[in-house]
Amino acid sequence: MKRPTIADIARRAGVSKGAVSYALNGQPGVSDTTRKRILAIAQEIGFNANSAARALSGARARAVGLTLCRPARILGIEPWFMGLISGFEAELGAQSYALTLQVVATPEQEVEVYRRWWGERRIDGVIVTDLRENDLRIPVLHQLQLPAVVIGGSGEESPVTQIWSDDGGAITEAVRYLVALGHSRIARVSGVPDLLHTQVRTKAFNEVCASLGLSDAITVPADYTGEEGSRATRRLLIGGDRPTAIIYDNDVMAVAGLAVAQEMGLSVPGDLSIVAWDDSPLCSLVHPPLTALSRDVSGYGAQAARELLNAIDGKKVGNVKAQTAHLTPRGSTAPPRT
Amino acid sequence: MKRPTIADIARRAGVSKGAVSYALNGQPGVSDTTRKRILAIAQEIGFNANSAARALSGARARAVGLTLCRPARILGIEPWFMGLISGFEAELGAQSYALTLQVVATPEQEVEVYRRWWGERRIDGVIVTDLRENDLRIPVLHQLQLPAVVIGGSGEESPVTQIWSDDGGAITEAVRYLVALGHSRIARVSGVPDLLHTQVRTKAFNEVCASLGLSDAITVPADYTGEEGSRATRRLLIGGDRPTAIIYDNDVMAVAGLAVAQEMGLSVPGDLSIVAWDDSPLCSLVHPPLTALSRDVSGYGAQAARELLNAIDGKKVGNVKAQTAHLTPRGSTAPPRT
DNA sequence: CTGAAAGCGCTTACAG
DNA sequence: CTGAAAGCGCTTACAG
Repeated sequence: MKRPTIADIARRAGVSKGAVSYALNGQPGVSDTTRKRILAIAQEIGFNANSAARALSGARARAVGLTLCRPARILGIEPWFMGLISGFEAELGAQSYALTLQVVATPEQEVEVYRRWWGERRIDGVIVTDLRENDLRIPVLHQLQLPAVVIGGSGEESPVTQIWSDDGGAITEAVRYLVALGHSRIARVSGVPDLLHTQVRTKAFNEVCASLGLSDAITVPADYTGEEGSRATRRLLIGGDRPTAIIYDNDVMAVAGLAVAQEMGLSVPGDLSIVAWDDSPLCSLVHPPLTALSRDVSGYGAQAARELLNAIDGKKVGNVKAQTAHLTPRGSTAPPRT
Repeated sequence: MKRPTIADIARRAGVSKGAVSYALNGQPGVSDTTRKRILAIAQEIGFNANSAARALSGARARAVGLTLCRPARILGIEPWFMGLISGFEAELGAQSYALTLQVVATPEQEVEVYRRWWGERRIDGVIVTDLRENDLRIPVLHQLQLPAVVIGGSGEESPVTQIWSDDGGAITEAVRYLVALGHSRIARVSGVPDLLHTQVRTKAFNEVCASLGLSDAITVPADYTGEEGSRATRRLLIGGDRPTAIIYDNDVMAVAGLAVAQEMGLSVPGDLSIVAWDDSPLCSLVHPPLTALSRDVSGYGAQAARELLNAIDGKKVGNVKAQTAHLTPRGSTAPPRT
């Protein structure tokens, strides 16, 4: 009933606890035959090293932390986080690292969680999302010397490793595609304006629209929720000179926008074309299925986890550029009906 | 730079480490004045007790485990898990318990994770979802003496504490409501047939339909994904005597079903009424918004976490009945067009 | 009320 | 290649 320790193995194998430790961890210091004997015994009695004892003797906690900073009502249907989590796991599981999760309400609270986790030595590093301008978390991470990887930066120089993707390039592709279809009044419903990648997208959107001579290009800020997506869409469609195409900064708002169009009796894509950022099964779930800017979210997560494990191992890691999102055309985009 | 320990506090306060421990943990054994002094110092230097050391000296790991057994593509848009997780956190965070997450592919793998976590003493208990008939996880949990709470049982006697809800009652309410609207051909697209709560729902659905004299009541099994939800819906709508109302076992399949109806040129609710199980923002996101069987998922999660913490504390806990889901009528249900 | 000490189960120099 | 021992940072009886 009592869970076995290395002392039990040592006794049964007739060796010291040190020898057992070396054998189990693949360290030199034991002969091949004793190693095999020890491993066989460990296997037989179902031994798992006490993680607290390992952590205490200077080894790692073998856990990384992730905080989720979203109101509960949006967390549930935002496919993004779960995709990311799947990706982390694929990488962490292989190295038997655990993932510790905490839901927080504000960035301040998030910083507190980092301090506590690190103080408790509960985790060896953290994955940080939703980077903002002058993000208050960055100096804290730096000061704590807490290994971290930031997702969603702009790729600029930073004291903390970033995984970033060329969102500007992706949105430029989307706009060019819509223009090629014949659209000239293109609007955008953005995510939270504070977020760095929102700013990158907004800048690129404005630039490409200006360069293509689209004077009506307008961005309405929202917050990724369906409610705000609906509100922003209504605002855009109510006007006299309404856009013939809208690009949304996430899939949830795009689905909400589609519902608003249907509710107003507009046909999609006849009267309105819709492009969603972040392709998830949600986009294929609705009718018509949504044209989306796709990327491999869980691959992105796996990459982040890999870099974090490197950072934890003390390897110097620089910023990493992930795959750029690419356009996946589906039924929600077409030439505008004239 | 070095993270402070109780020895640092003891030195600064001029007391023993034991005294510091008592003070920090609210144990008797120190005078009120020294306690206050010690707490002030701890506060000042930002002390957090090393979780490994605490765990090793017999205290708890102060973490609970949750495994997610779903393919990645569905995990992301199934609001259910995130709602549950939010609920856990509300309860766990208050007691500064951490939540450790692991994505698994099969129940066998899940059992391995439990064994490892428990062997490593990484967690103090687990929350188990998706209970099946003769579930292979139950005897293992029992054998390991691993504190656990199971979500989604049928409320029957069990060696492991269950949180369950009266799904039979809820589906009966939904069927009666549809019949009251004038429907007589009611179908159902169910979740995975192995799951215990699917069986409970199917049994209740069959019973209420029989008692109301609905001979056409049919259940098509699916797996909670949008793909299967679409497939099942097409199968139901293709026939000559197609149903005028469909009840879905989750919101994702219901949204997919709505898209299929639209794609086939059927009007919802005119030609087809739709009821979704599990009300999430997803149901309000589409047009028309979906009538749903609502329940407080995150409250459900909080309740589960509370029971688990009780079980960890050695308190004897019996099965707990959670709130029954109730019908929230929205635009997707109406009298059938004749 | 307080101090000194053992012990949790590992890892890792340090001698043989 | 192997053994004996110290130490990680706490908690908790056990004496005073």
